[in-house]
Amino acid sequence: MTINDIAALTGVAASTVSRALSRPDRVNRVTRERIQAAARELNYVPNTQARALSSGRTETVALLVSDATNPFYFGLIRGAQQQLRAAGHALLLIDTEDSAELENHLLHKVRRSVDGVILAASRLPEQTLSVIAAELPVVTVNRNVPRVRSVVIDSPDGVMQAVEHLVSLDHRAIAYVAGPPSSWANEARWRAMRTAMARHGLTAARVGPFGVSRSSGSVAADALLNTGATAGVTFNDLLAIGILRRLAERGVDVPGEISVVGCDDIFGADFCSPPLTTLTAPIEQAGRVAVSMLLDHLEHLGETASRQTVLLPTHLTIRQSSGPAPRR
Amino acid sequence: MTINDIAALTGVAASTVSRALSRPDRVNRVTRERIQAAARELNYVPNTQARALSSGRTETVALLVSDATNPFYFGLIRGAQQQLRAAGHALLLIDTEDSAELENHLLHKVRRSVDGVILAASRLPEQTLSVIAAELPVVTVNRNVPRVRSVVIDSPDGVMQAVEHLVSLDHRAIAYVAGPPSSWANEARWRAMRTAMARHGLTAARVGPFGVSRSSGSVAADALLNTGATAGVTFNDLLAIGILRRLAERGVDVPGEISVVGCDDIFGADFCSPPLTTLTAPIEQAGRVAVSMLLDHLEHLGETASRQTVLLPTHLTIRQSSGPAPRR
DNA sequence: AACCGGGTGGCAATCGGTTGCCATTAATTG
DNA sequence: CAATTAATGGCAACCGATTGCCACCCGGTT
Repeated sequence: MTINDIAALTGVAASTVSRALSRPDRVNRVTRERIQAAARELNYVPNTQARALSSGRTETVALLVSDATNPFYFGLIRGAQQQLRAAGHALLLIDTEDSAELENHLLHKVRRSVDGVILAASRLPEQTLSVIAAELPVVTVNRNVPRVRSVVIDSPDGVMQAVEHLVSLDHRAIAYVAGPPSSWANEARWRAMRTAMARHGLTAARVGPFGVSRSSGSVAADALLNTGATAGVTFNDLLAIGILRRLAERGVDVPGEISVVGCDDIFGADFCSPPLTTLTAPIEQAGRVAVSMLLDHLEHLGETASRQTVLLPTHLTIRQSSGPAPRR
Repeated sequence: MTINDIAALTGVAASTVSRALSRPDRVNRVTRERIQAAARELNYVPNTQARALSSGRTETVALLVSDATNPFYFGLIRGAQQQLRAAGHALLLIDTEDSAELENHLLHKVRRSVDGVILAASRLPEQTLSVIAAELPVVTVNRNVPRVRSVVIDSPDGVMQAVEHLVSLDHRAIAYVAGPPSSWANEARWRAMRTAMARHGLTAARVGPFGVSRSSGSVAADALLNTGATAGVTFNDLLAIGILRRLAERGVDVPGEISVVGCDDIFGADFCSPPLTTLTAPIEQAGRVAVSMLLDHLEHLGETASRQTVLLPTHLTIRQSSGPAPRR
């Protein structure tokens, strides 16, 4: 079922069919309706590749995540997917396996097959990212690079809330459990933490970096205990959940002996044991907003962008993994 | 950077470049190497759309899931993604939002843009599915339809293991907490449950259907208690986790007063409270196998399939949500 | 009557590859 | 040495749309 079949059937040229379908005002009403009726009847679906080839638009957006198993991305994927569907676009999901080279490689590979890309937690150096953004519409998530539009979840602000929370519970020795060094968010959180601590005349300890998986949680837990801190703020929930598990294994009471605060509020944070105090991030919304920004950008390619960066607020959700500092 | 640029640069025809790159044995070694070198140097990436248009192959596979938020699918997506990457193919992720019409519609829409599709938990009637499978390479997951190849996770067998487990702990009144009626797996599990129970001269109760979300767990928990059963086997872990939560809320001791067994062993099943006894399903493997079958099928399109269905074994993972039946 | 301009629709080039067919050349064989 | 065959590379048609350009028709002006 091609545009030619419809053309033959309705006795017009293929070009007219094309116009009737994609630029309805360019063709006479009766002709148009006849064509549209035929198209509907034959259940015509335009060939995406052919259209892409001539028009350059693929109606597809790639979402690059560093690791598809990380529950953080679940929400992001979901949000992006929703918004894309609403706009009639397709979602190409790409897992960069946490490697900058692979990310770069795959990006090059799909460059021509998508209208734009959303980079969630890109591991690419700022330089490379700028170059790519110049030749392909890009929106980053949780990564801020000059001249690249982005949606960032304001976890630094959340980290401050977390510090206030812990300090108010008389914690004085608080450690940051760091994630991957290549993560922009990781550094942002650490900076926020130091700033917040400094306000109270305190100094944050730091352990890590650790991988973001539950298994790294064991190592992280032990390292955290070694700092002598009475509370730990972790890079993300996955790590926090791993830590909780290890602490339980070692018989360390949470929050009796040590408090743990996570980040992101992923699936599971509310039903692990004890339920995790964490920074609730509007992840799904981030996915939706990222897509909106990208599509918006695509529609007004020439124009200067209205907003380059959207900052989404977070808030601390207090559950049972944080409590008063132990009395020594 | 097109094939023509390379042709011009190396002084051969475009067709030769094309061959040098995709059918290396059709061109002389020295010519080929010259072309390949030029391609590498210019960082040439073939245009997917153009290639698809003429060859019909898109090197893209669609994965349809009924709900991208369901953690069950994340393993599947991950597995599929891995295997596809290895084969140099791309993954188009499609969320059918649990609607058969939408599933059918989207399927038609992408039909021409992909080499094949993997249907995870299809809601389509058997009839429709057959039709689609006839015009497009299809592999289903957890769904068995004649003449459509599939990978199914043998949870029925697992359910039997679960029943044995519970019966050995002196449970006599066991209920099945059902999922969506449109789910093939749901019915398969229920049948297995009845059979297994019958072997011991027992009859299984059944409650439901319930939606597969944690919130449906509350309703399900109450319904489960009403049956007077001392143990419940649930359609999936999401539901089970919701039930555990509700039971905790109501002060019902698990497994003291009632045992709960889930299905799938999704992310979170091991750290909820109490950790969930569940049927561990090789989800990621299912994703990989589904892709392998599909790609294999694509390579030997004309030939008759070797295996139409792959059955993956499951096993019961006993954690703390199941225990001896309460003495009455 | 000659002219003008907007509304329609066709022609043909184009996007970037793929592939069947054929011509040329080189190698093998009787 | 002639003849058959295999290897190699070019030509051109095609895949299915999109789009710039032009021709035509028609009503309205002057």
